[in-house]
Amino acid sequence: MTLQLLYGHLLARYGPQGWWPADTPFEVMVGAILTQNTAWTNVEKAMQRLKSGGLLDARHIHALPAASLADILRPTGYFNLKAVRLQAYCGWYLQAGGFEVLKYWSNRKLRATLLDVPGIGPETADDILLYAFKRPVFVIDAYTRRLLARLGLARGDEPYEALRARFEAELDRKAGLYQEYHALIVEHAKQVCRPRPRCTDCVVRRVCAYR
DNA sequence: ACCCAGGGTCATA
DNA sequence: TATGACCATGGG
Repeated sequence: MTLQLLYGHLLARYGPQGWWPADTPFEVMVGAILTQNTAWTNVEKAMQRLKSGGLLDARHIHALPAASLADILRPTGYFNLKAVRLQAYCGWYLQAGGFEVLKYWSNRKLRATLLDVPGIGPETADDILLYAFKRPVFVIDAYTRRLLARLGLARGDEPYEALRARFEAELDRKAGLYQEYHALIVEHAKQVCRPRPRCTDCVVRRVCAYR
């Protein structure tokens, strides 16, 4: 089993995922922060609150009183923390000049400055790089670690950068591929927990038996 | 009642 | 470098 074969099996089983579920790059960024250790259904609630208030843009979010923003973000959990993080992110985003300026930055510069924003760690930074800026950067999350470990492709406790480097070395450097692959891993983790038809292919069955 | 969810930070050793 | 505590709501 290689990373490329694993991708083929997941794609055959679940089909294209079309991630990230968002209308604009900025919405991807907001979602990436709000979904930290949080179920996506809860993120959708908060996102709808921001949209219905006409607040889903960097200026509004940045200018809002922190307590008001926290109240809007309540359904996502960690709402006080995420209010601070989201405002810090918007501060950086606005100061940099917004998406129309940032989209010309190099992968290296974008990633380094994203990681300097408080509350943005490696996974959130890579979510933003891959899904908002469409850069060929692979996102490593807990599901990826577990799946690789169960399939015997890795220990699972390797440093973030080690696993990211491995995906990026073994796969074609294509953002579209990375977008689908990460989405498929997440979808697989969700599906594998509940009853569903068995795979007929033995290798696929192996994939399906583990999360 | 318990567990986990599309993490990150900080203190401690 | 490597654990543990902390942040907190909602669904199973």
